[in-house]
Amino acid sequence: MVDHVLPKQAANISADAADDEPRCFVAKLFGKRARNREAQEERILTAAMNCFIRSGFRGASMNEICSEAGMSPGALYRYFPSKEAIIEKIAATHRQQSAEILARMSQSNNIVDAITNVGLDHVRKMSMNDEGPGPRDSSARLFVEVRAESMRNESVAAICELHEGLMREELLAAFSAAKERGEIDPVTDLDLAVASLAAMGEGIIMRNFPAQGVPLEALEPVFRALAVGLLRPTKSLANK
Amino acid sequence: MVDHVLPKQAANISADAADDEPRCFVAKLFGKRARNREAQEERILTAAMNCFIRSGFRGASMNEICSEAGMSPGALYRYFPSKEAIIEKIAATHRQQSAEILARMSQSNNIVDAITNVGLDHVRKMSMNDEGPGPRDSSARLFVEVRAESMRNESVAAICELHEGLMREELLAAFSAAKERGEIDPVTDLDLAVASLAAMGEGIIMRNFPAQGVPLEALEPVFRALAVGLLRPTKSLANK
DNA sequence: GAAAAAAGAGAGAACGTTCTCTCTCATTTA
DNA sequence: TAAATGAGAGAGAACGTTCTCTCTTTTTTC
Repeated sequence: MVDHVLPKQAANISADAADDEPRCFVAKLFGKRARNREAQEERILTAAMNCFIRSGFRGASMNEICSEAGMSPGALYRYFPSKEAIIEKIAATHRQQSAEILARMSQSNNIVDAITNVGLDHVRKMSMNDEGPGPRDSSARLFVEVRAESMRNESVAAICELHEGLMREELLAAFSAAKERGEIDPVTDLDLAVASLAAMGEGIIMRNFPAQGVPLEALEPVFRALAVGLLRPTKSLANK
Repeated sequence: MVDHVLPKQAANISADAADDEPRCFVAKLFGKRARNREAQEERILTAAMNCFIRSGFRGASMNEICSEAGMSPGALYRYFPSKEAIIEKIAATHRQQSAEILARMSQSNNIVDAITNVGLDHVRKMSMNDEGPGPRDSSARLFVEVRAESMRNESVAAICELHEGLMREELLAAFSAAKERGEIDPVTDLDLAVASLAAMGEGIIMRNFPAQGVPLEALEPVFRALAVGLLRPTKSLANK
């Protein structure tokens, strides 16, 4: 009884190949093939993102994505099992980027600065694409799309809830710490403050002010005002 | 004796209406026919709205809408020339309802109350459907859908811009009046205040807090804080 | 190391389904 | 009876996905 079928491509560790890359120690996971696969997946995701921003999740067809990626359907489907899978991946990446920005809450000295800086960071990030700022293909559009999709697509909803739960925790921790430091009005309902701050911040982000000619600096006092209004910080922080 | 084949046009409203109008004066425009047409259009729009909330503009098919309306495609297309026309009509109605709420800004005595009341009205309206409050089929979902659609559909974008222009005007007028009455900090940038207040308000509305267990009254101080933070009103108004 | 075999990657036609919308014809209304 | 109304089949296009086939790269065998 030998597994004559299974162990097919045992790792060839020693010398062979001799292509462009210095060939490797651990064969399979980090080989040329694996790297190529990652690059292709990235190519598809970038193309899909552009299409989704342009036409929406439902509006963009697989053919559109294939064209944008310069790839045939047969090739594309080798990397993703379905359109749904691409949507989920893109939604997850997008929401995770937001969560990462939120995770920088603790870098500021006080709670008002923290909210202001994170808010501005968020708007900045969302109004840019990889090449630079731009109105047409900003990530804020994708945000609205993800929100809409999460309202009727259960797996996208779960993805959103996951990351947004993290964000709420992050905010709540920062608020609690500030409260204990005596920075904010002790009667403030922190849970409500977290929820409404997040909601209002999303509203600002979705509007994509930088793409409409409102410079980022102009939003600084807006976030500050929002923080001050919601948390009623002690005088020293409330100075504009 | 049963008409075994046709429960067909029983749903026609003139069947139970039992004929009230003296038919002759201004026959065509206000006659039974015209009223029936309006009723049918309404029936279609209601059905379409439910479908769009459930499945999104693109996700809902015309067959789905026909089923929901209890109507054949042939019948439905007698009242609307295309799916696009239905989408536009629903988007327009939805945005107009928002504009109507905003038009009540001048009913409050001071600017902070005005913002608070209008904000609460808006959330209340958006978290309800015609039959009552409900999380599943709330109009807030439709709002997100309209926003997403307006980003890639030019005519929906124009519809949104029309009503939102009115809303901004309404807000700006209220802010200006308050500024002249000396209610708010004279250095406040009113245009920016209008835009950011609208954006943040939308954020709150989209989250549909009442549907998630946050009572409407809890949002009252949130809107108040937002108004106070943004406009820095004179002391007498800023009291919580 | 060369030859043989297997696996991977991709192109593009084609599949079955679903889409929006139209056409025909029957029924109801005035 | 003429006009309005509606049901429902279905046309034609577009959809997401799969299939078949070719070409290249990697692994195994001798």
